[in-house]
Amino acid sequence: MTRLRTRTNTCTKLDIRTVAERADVSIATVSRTINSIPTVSPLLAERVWKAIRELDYYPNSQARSLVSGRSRIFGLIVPEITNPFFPELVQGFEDIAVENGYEMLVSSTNNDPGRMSVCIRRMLERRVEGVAVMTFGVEEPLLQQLSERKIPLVLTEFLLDTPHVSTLLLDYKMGFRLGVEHLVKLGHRHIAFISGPLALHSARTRREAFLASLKEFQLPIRESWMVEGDHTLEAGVRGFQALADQGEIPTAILCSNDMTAIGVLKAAYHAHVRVPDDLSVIGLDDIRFSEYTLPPLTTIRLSGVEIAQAAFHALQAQAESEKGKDGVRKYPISTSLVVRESTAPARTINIFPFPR
Amino acid sequence: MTRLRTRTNTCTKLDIRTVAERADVSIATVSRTINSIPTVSPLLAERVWKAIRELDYYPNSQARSLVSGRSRIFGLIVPEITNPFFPELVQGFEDIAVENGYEMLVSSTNNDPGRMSVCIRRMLERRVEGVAVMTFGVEEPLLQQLSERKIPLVLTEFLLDTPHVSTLLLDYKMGFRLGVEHLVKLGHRHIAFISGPLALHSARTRREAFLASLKEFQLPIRESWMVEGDHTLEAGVRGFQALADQGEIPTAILCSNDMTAIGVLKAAYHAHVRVPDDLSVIGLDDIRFSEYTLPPLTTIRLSGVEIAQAAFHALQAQAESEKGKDGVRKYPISTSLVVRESTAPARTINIFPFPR
DNA sequence: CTGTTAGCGCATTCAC
DNA sequence: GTGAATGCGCTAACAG
Repeated sequence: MTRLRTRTNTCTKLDIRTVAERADVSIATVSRTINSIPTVSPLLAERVWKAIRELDYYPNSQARSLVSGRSRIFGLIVPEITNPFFPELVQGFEDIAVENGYEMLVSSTNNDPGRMSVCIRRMLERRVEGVAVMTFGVEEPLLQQLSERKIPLVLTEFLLDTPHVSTLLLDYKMGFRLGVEHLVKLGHRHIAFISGPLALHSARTRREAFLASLKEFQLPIRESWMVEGDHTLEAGVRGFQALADQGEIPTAILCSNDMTAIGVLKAAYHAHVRVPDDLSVIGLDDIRFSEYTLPPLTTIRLSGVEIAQAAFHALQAQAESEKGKDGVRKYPISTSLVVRESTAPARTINIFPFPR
Repeated sequence: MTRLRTRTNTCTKLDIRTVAERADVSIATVSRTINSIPTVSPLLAERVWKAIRELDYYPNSQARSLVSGRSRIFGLIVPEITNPFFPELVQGFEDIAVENGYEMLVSSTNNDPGRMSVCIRRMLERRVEGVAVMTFGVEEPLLQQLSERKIPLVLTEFLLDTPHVSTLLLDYKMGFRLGVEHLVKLGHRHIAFISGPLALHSARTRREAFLASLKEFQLPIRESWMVEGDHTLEAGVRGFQALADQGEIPTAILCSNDMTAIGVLKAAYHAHVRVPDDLSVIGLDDIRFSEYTLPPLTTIRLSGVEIAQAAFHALQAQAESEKGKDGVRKYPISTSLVVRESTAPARTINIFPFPR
């Protein structure tokens, strides 16, 4: 490295002044160069970049934020990063944020209001310029704190109808419609549903979208086939058992998310119920693993990356909008059906045993 | 909320001065109160806290960082957050960091040096006080940038023998010893190994730990049973097939990580090789899913949370150590064996067919 | 086009 | 114990 020779051997701290001295310009010129202000003459700019390279200088983002009033940080709040749907979303958000010169501050709440509260404090202290709240069932009052301070927000599903709040419209309706239609075409008429925790707004929305599809295809709605879970694999296991305990049996089970569906797969296997021969199963999310379950899971796809990108764009539009319009918008997020091997034609007469 | 009434209705910006005015003290006193400096009188402190509460004030962490020279941010670099081993680690790190008043800056590199490079720039610009590099096979030269600036580092496995670098000692030796011993006790003598990409240091280390155990138990080492994978599920599938293509067959397969093992489970299923009756399989990591595979996976457990906590403590020890000792240490991370249902006694004579 | 200057919000000397 | 003053590293006015 030539750097070791060229760098001033005094171990003095490395700031914009050091660069200015070395390039023999003012600190303003260094600042302008770094920020690509076009009025800097190419000659000086080159000298500055050279000095920056030789010194291996990196501007202090805290100082920049402080004076510019812009932190260039977006917060991302997810319910739990250990839920396999979210890592992809987080990764997608990081990618697009960094690509656009923003930093990402992730935080997971585990659906615990207490954690949500400290989470919001962190966002506030770091002066984020916007927050994407992906926690499908959020505590509104806490969000008020953000909203009151005019911090751009982007939410999924329901909309806090306040300024500075954009919304991602996840098209569950379409998703479930595709799922139910797929089953109907396979001859299924008895479809059960394992929901998420109905305390969560998103879980209710999914459930309703399912019911709407049932109606659309004029299928029977039976309360006892609507079982409540909690979006975990275990819930799928329990849900299957609850269904198996009943007398009359559905030929297909639709689940509120993939983890639940995978639980159903597991429980069915142990009960010697063959999927898809005896029972069709559909999930929602399309997490990576769904491709590799036995059998591979047919599922309603919701792209974490797509959500992340829409969320980022929503935030950016608000953060960088000129005064006048606030950049608030609604962003439709599409769903699609991924047909794999957990669905098959319904048996004409549903008399298979459901041993426990 | 009484806040709306009590807050001065001017929409002026909310800073330490606002609080000082309202509490009728100097900004120095506010600062001291916030930082719990003991010399402030209880009376004033109470007034200050009251004002803070009423105004709903949060100190600007960028300003604090700038003046104090301490960002209270630790970086966390992981290879890919979509690898199911890491979300748990990230969550663990976030938990302990926040608990101790630090912020976490996560970033994933996808094992791409280019990304690693921007990743390091981000850490430098945000002036992190330390970086945990969990990317099992890291590019040393890039880390030099951190090391040169005396930024505390904590690495896994191999040690950059420079100052300011702590090391997590993952006890693969013990882990594989337990795994092999378990198989030996079940009567296995023909054990294959599917490694990670041998370009990665960690993959080599695991492979060597496996070989050492083989030697210890005086089991035959056969080159053709050491197949190279890449730590993905697909690698497990391919690895199984590579093994199946050979004439003589192992009775057990040990894998460099759980994803690989799960791939083996899948491939075996499709090849009508029964696990564990015909073939025993062991993984490494103990990701959540391993508990739910068919059959549930016996695996060598490596706790992401434990690693995260050790990494945090290493960083904290360095960041907060008094001048003199630099707080550098080595932290042993234990492994253990989780016996589930993918391992069983070896067939006395290994003649089962290995159809493709 | 470039340099000088004045803060950004806060912690931390110093006097009192 | 408390307050006034200084400056952290940088950007944005403003002059030139």
